[in-house]
Amino acid sequence: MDALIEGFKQFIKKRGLKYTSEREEILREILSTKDHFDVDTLYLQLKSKNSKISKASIYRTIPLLIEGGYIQEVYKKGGQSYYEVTLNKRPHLHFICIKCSEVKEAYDPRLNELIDDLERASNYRFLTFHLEIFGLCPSCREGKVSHETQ
Amino acid sequence: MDALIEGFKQFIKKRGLKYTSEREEILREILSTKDHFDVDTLYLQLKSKNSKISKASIYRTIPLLIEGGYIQEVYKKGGQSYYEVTLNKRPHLHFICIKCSEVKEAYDPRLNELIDDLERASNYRFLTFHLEIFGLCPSCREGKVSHETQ
DNA sequence: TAGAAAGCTGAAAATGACTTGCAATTGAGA
DNA sequence: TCTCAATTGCAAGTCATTTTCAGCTTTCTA
Ligand SMILES: [Mn+2]
Ligand SMILES: [Mn+2]
Ligand SMILES: [Zn+2]
Ligand SMILES: [Zn+2]
Repeated sequence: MDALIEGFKQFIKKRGLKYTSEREEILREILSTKDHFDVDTLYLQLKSKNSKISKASIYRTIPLLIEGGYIQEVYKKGGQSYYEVTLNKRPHLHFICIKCSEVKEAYDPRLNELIDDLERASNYRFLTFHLEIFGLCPSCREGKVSHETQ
Repeated sequence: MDALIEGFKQFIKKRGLKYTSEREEILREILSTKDHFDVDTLYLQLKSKNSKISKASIYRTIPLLIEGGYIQEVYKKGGQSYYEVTLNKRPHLHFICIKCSEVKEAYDPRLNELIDDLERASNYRFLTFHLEIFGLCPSCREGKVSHETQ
C-alpha cells in the first residue's frame, strides 16, 4: 500500500535478504506509532493484535530499520533503548524527568547549527547525536507526588 | 588530606551514613583518574593496588558520589556507563567514534547558552545533560574500507 | 571503653535487556 | 513444484548492574 513499505521491500531485497511478513508487520506497527517506543512496548502492541512475532525478531529487525533509515535510536532510559520513526522528524533533543520518567521533545535550530559547526570545524564525520536533558518536569518540580512513577 | 575528601566525609555524615574506608578509597582513586572511567576499569585499578574493594561497593558508592556532586555520568558506550570527576569540568559534549570507540570531549559555550535558554523558556528544572555525537573519527573516516560491518 | 544497634561489605545469586544456537519453517529463484 | 539458504520462535546464554544475606565496621551511649 504505502510507498514507504514498498521502499522497505526494495531495501530488503537489494541487500539479498528475504522480505518476510514479520519484517513488514513490524515496520507497519512502528509506522502506526507516533511516539517513542521500546522493544517491549512494540512487542506487547503486536501481541495485542494477535501477532505471533517474537521479541527476538523485533531485536533482529530493528538494526535493519535503522540501517534503512526508517527509525533511529533516540535515547536510553532505565537501561532500555527507545526509538522513533525518522520520517518527518528533524534532529531534536529529549528532556527526561528523573522523577516521573516523562519524556518531552524539544526543537531548537541553534542546536543543529551548533552541531554542523562542530563538524565543519573538526575532521570528524558526524552521523547522529543524542541530546538528553535530565531534570524535573513542571509537575514534578512542584513537589507533587507522582503516581505514575517508574 | 584534601579538603575534597573532608567535604565528602561531611557529606556522608550529614546524610546519616557511615564514613567507611571503602568509600574514601573509591573517591581517592576516582580523583586520581583524569579520564572518563567505567566501573570495571575502576575496579581493576583498585585491585591492581591490592585493594579488596568489590564491584558491588563501587556500584553502591557511585550514586552517592553523584548526589554529592563529585562525579557525573557522562555517556554510555557498549552498554556501560562512563563517569568523570565533576571538579574543574564545565558541561561539555562527547564525540564517540562508532568504529574505534574513541571518545573525545568538546566544549562550546553556545551549548551552555542554548541549554540555559531552554530551561528559562520552560517550566522544567534542568539538572544535567548528555550530548553524545556518534560518527567517525578522523582516522576511521579515512576510507579504510572496512568489511567489519557497522 | 565496652556493647549494641544501625549501616556496610564481599560473595554469590538474581535481574533484565539484549543476543545467539538450533531445529523447524518459509521465501524466492530455478 | 523443488531446493536451499535465510528466517523464525523458543530457549539458553551474555553481561552490566542490582539485590540478598551473613558477617563485619562505624557510631553512639552509658
Ligand atoms: Mn523524539
Ligand atoms: Mn567528558
Ligand atoms: Zn516529572
Ligand atoms: Zn575511530
